[in-house]
Amino acid sequence: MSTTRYHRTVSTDLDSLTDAEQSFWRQWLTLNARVPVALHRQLHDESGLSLQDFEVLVQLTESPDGRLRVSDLANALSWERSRLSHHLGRMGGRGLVDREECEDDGRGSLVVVTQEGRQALQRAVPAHVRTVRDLVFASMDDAQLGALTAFAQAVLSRLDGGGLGTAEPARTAAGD
Amino acid sequence: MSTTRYHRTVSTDLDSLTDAEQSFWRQWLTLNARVPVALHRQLHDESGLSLQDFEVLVQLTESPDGRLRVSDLANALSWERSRLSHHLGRMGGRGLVDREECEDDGRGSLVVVTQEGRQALQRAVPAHVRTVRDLVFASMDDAQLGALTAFAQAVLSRLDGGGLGTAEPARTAAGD
DNA sequence: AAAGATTGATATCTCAATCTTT
DNA sequence: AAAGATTGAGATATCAATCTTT
Repeated sequence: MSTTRYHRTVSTDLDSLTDAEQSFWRQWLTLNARVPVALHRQLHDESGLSLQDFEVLVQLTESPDGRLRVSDLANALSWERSRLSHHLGRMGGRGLVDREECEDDGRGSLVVVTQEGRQALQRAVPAHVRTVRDLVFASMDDAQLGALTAFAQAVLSRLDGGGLGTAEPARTAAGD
Repeated sequence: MSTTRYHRTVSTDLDSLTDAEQSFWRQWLTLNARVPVALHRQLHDESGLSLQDFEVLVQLTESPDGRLRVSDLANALSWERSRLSHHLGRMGGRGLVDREECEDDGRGSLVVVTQEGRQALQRAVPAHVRTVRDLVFASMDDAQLGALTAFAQAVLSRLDGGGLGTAEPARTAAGD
C-alpha cells in the first residue's frame, strides 16, 4: 500500500494524491466526458443508433437466441433496471427490440432483438469499430494493453467489493 | 478493412479488434458506466453535492479569483455550453455560484464561487479523495500509472486532432 | 457574419413508488 | 416478504433556435 506520498500540491482539492496521480485523474475525467460523446456522434450520424442503443443491441445479438432477461441485460450493461426499462420502451417503439414472456418464471420478462435491430446493428458496426480502433487502440503495444487491462480489472473488482480486501498488486505484463 | 488482426472472434460485433483489445474495451465501457455512479453516490450521500456540482466547484476554486468565463469553464469540463448554462442556473439557485459581467468583453459572462460554494466543496473533498484513492489508485505502481497516463494523453490528442484518421504514435514512458 | 451565452423543447436518466409473481 | 420488472415524477442532458456584442 502507499505509505509515503510525495509532491502534495497546494490547491484546495485532491490533496493526498500525488501530482502524477492527480494529473492522470484529470485526464481520466476528461476521457470519460469526451470519448462517449465522440463515439455517440459518429454512431448516431452514420447509423441513426445512439451509443446506448448500440450497447443494448450488442448484448442481445451476442446472446444465444438473441434474447435476454431484462435483469441480465441490465447487469451486463451496468444500468439501473428502470433506466433499461424506459430505454427498451423507446427501442421497442422504433422496432429494434421486442418483448416476450418468460416461461420458467412468471415475474420475468425477455427482450429479443428484431430482425430490424440486427440489421441496424450490422450496418453500424464497421464504422464504429474503426472509430474505436483508431481512437483508442491506435499504436498501443502489448505492454500498455496489459497495464490497462490490469488496471480495469483491479478497479472493477474493488467496485464489486470482491475479494480484494487484500490490495493485490496488479500485473503489468501483457503477453502471459 | 484492416491489416491482419489475429484471433478474430465469431460474434457479429467488434470484428477487427483482437481478443485482448475487445476484452479490455468491454472493461473500459463497464468502468465508464460504474465509476462515475459510485463517485456520485458517495459524494451526494455524504455532502449533498452531485459529481457535476463538484467538478464545477473544483474548476472555479482553482482559478485565480474563484471566477471563470463560462466558455473557459465549459472547455475545462468538456461540457457543452448549454449544458453548463443550465447547470449553473441550478447551482446559482442553490447559492453555490454567482454571476458577474465581463469587463473587457460585453458578450462574455463570468461565474464566481460563493463562500457557500467553497465551504460545500471543502466539506466534500476529503471523503471524495479517499474514495478515489482507494478505488482507483490503490496498489498502483509507477509503471502502471505511466502507462495509463500515456494512454490517456494519446487518446486525448487524437480527440483534439479532430480527424480520427491521424493516428499519432503514443508515448509509453511516464514522465515527459 | 462570427463568437459568447442563454433559452425552450425534447430526450434521457434517476429515484421512489407500484404491481405481479415467487 | 423478496425478486423481477414497470411506471410516473422530477432532474439533468441535448439539440436547435435565439439574442447580444464584437
